[in-house]
Amino acid sequence: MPLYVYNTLTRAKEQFRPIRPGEAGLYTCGPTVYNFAHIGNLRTYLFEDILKRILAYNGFRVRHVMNITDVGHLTGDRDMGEDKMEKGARREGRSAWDIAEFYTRAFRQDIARLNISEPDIWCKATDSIPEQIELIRVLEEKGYTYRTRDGIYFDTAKFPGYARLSNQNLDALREGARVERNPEKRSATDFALWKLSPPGATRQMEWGSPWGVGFPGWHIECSAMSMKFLGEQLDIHCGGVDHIDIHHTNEIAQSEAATGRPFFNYWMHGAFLNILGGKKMAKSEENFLTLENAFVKRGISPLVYRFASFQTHYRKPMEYSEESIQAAKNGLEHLCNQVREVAKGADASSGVVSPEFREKFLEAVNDDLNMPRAMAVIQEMLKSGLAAGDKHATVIDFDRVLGLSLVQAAAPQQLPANVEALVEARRRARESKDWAASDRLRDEIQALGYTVKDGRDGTEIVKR
RNA sequence: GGCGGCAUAGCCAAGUGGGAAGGCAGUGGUCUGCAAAACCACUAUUCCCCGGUUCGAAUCCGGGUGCCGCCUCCA
Repeated sequence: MPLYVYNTLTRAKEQFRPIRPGEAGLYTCGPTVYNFAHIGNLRTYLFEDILKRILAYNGFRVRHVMNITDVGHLTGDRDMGEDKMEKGARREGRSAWDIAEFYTRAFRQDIARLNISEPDIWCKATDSIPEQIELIRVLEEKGYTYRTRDGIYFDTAKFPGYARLSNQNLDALREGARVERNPEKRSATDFALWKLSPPGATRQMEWGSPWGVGFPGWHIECSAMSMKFLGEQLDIHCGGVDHIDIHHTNEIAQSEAATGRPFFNYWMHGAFLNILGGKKMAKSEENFLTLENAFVKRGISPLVYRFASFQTHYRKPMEYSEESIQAAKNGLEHLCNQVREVAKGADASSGVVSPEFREKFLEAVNDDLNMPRAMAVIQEMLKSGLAAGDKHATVIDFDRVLGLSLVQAAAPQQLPANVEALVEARRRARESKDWAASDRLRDEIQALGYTVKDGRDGTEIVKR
């Protein structure tokens, strides 16, 4: 069954056809490591992880590259020489390099907690400075650049079809620009390829170049590194919707101008997470929630957030609220319980994946990653007349896409000695019909994070 | 001002011409000493509003209203 994805470039769902049959080159814009990722940022990485898993589920061999932006990223055109990394360093009294290292580690911990699989290649912008310089040099040679006092700029007027991805009307855009223009820029859409260090000042991060000491503009790193690590295999490029108009538009312009060939074939963008009356989550707003403070610290599994993200299609804004997280928490717990139930059957290990439901599941996920529909298929399957063992095998197969560690959820657990003792004491209390003691012991066991289930076949204890 | 997106039950949310998925919450039942969990059943005559096309519209067309994003660093 073919895989269809929505391509921002054509504004339509298209069948995914990779450059090399059976393989898929994937480049996803990574974090700027000057602060913790918030859960809105993480929604995009969850979407990309699902895409990657679906590609693999369809049999494609995926090569995934993610960059770490550890330099540049100017806070504004007039903020000469000031960028997020150096600003973060000043804020925390550490070197820019330490900041990058620290937040890179924090980011990797976040995605690990969300069961987001690591890219095959992590690449730091600062590890590919020569390639970025080379790309700028080529652009200069071909006449796409010009120099101002503060750097080397890309002349967007020289690149026909500049607005192809964003579909913007450039004339109108110019009129409506809210920000004071850099007077040396020929056009509002022109962007820096190389920024020169301010005269007399020494930055923590700066490099020599044919144009003087400085640092790369933000956009050039993704162009340079995607080509460096993906080679010819420029299949899919992902990011958040906010990158359509500027970052990705600029990547396409500079890359295609330099090579004279099409850059990526498919561009996919994840929608925002909204919070507090439908507003997007942003580092500058009051609504900055991290995985740590919204989940881990409150004893809620980060996988609850992963599960929650499946309830909304990736191209639609997702509502975040306490209620939605509670719903996801209950929903995930229920799913784990369901999986545990079907794993119980004697034929659990000999079950086979249901071709019928696999087909339905594939149909959902291959329709532009329709996870809400895929989740409905799972419920339909679990409630069908399939044998328990087959249900188990099928849901575990689906978990290759879901990434909810359902095998572990269903695995039998060894109870700690203290819990075991309480269970035994309760068993004796129940034998002598001492319900008060039984109930008290049940409360104690549950307080330790276990669910107590009394059924026809005795008592069962399950970790929550 | 330009460009783009969204509006479906108490909440979250699929569905883009002919049966209103699914989850959470809720209600009833089975099980249980009682619960919980699990399981079964029920829960939108109707899809923001108005008009049109059609035998038939949540879905197409026109108009309106509301919300959001990007155009400034941003997932």
